[in-house]
Order: sequence, then C-alpha cells, then structure tokens
Amino acid sequence: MSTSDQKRELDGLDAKLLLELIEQPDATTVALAQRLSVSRNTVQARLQKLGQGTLESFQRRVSPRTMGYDVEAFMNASIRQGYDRETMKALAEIPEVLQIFATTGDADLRLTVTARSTDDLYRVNRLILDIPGIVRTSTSVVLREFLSYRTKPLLERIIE
Amino acid sequence: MSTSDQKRELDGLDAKLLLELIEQPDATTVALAQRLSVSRNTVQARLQKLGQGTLESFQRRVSPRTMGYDVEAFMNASIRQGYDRETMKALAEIPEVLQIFATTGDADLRLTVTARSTDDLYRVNRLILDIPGIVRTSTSVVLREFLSYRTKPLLERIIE
DNA sequence: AATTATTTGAACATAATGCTTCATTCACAT
DNA sequence: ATGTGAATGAAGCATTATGTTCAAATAATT
Repeated sequence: MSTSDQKRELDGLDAKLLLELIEQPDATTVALAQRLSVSRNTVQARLQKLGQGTLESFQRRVSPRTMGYDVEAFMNASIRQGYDRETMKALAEIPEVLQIFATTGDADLRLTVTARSTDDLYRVNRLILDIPGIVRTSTSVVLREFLSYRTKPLLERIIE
Repeated sequence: MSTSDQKRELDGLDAKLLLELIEQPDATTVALAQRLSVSRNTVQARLQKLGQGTLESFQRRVSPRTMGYDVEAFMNASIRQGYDRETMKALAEIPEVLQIFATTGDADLRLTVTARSTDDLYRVNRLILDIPGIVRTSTSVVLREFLSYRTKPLLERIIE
C-alpha cells in the first residue's frame, strides 16, 4: 500500500517535462524523451501519471476572449446564511460565471465573471443579484493584465 | 489583406473541437475527426489555428497545489504613482505571484498568490510589502473552490 | 544487504502524422 | 446571378509516433 501514494509531489523530471510542454505543448513523446535525455518509456509513464489528477482540465487553456467575451471582472458577493447550496447552484447555471471561491474577509464569495461588454456585464450582474440568497455584490473590472497566469517560476524552482 | 484576419471568433466546429478536447485532452486527430464527422484535414487545420494564438499557455493546466503550494490567496495592493513599471517588475520576480491585474475600484492591483502554508503566505506578503511602490495590501485566503474555472458553458452556447 | 520501485532498451504491430494534390462546396462581394 | 477566394473532403504516401510487452539494469528504501 505504501508503494504508489495518491498525491506525490512533482520531482525534477516532472517539472522539466512540464516546462518543455509549456514551450511546446504539442511536443511528441519521443521528442520530449530525447530532449530530456531519458527513455521514451519514462516519459510515457510520467505523462500518464501527470494526466491522472495532477494536470488541470484542458478548459483552463480556453479563454473567453476567444469567444468574444472581452470583459473580465472580479465580483465579491455576500450570501444569506442557509442559502449556500441553492445559491451556488444558481450561480453555476450562469455561463458567464467562470469561477466561484469562498474566501476569508468581508465578502463571502469571490467570483470570476466574464461578459461581452461593460453593458453586458451589467446584465450579468443583474442576473446574479436576482439569485435568491445573494445579498449584494461589488464588482471590479479588469483594466489590464500585467502578468498572466504562470507557474513556470515555481516549476523552475523545483529543478534548482 | 481582408482575407485572413488575426482574431476570428470561434465557430461551432471550433467549439465542438474544444469541448471534445476538454473531455479527452489526448484525443488523436483522427479520433476527433470521426467523432465530429468532419475530415481529418479540417480537424488538422482547425487545431493548428487554435494553437496559433487562441489557446492559452499550457501553464494554465499546471496547478501550484501539485507542487505543494496548498494555499491560494487573492491580494489587493495599492501602488504609489510613478512606480508602476518597477513595481510590476519586482512583483513578477516573486514566483508565488501567479497573476497581476489592474482593476477598477479602490485597490489598484489585484494579485493571485500562492504559498506552501498560511505561515508561508505571511512570508510572501512581507516580500510584496517590501517592494518599493507598494503601499498596502489586503489578503483574502481561498477557503474553498466551489466552482473551478470553466468555459464549457460558454462553448456550448456557441453550438446552440 | 535485501527488497522494492523506477528506468532502460529493444522489439513489434498498429496507428497517427505531416504533407501534398485536387475537386468540390461554401460564403461573400460585386 | 456570377465570379472570387477560402474552407472542406477525399485520397495517397512516406515517415514517425504509439501502445505494449518484457527482461535487465539502476536507483532508492528499509
């Protein structure tokens, strides 16, 4: 039982593998193997393990912007106690709601929301406010993305 | 010149393709072709276009949690005027800073930050506060992720 | 030192890929 | 309606990758 634990932390090879894939997402197994100077079998085994649970969904690579949703916003929302489950369900039924977090701090929920325009964002905001259990919202619109999501430095730190 | 514009919006086929890839990220080109009842050439062409600019980096699929960074937090930070460029550069040099947005609202910046633990988060917070130009920060730690990033509903909306 | 886990290399049949060509269909502007 | 350019489908071919298995070598743990 102690053999293959569920959640093993990434080692150097895993990190190198992921870094390569960041550079060349469509790199073939053999290409990765020779670039990292390991056998094809090893790469194959590692990739399989990475695929099983450690890698996030492909969805992460899809940007709403591609679909014409040019506005991104963060929203704080307070919910009435006891309405949690149903409120969450209603929120999840709105396609423009991309993420829902519960966080510490004043507001109960933190949403990532997208919209086609600022006008459209207003519409989405109303949709959310109409959900029973939602008390109030405060929105901040993304003006600019100075640094887009990256984990590369963390991966590089693993190697050395 | 009007032939192939840079940013074309996704059509139904693109959306279907992406939805398939969400279900089976390692699906082969031919498998996708027969599942969508289009020719292999078409899938190949579409995937190539998607790879050129519309798809976000593979980095998005890498979760800090995989690397032992179990804490995720959002941080609002105010910056002193005129320090923008250098401050941003200093922030980007901290591996635990995953994202930087400029947003409307009280705070100037909104950061996504990760850390190994809450103690570690405190350390990262100090790193950020020590950056010249950063005036103050307010942090909210993610307690739970009710809905993890998804664009599937938006994609499905394109189809019908 | 002993045991277990991981890696390696090799082989094989099967399948996918990249690329090209070409006819056809489609969308759109004239 | 008509012409133009782009997107698609179909087919073929040489090359390359894949999945799989296995025994031996190496590394890591106890």
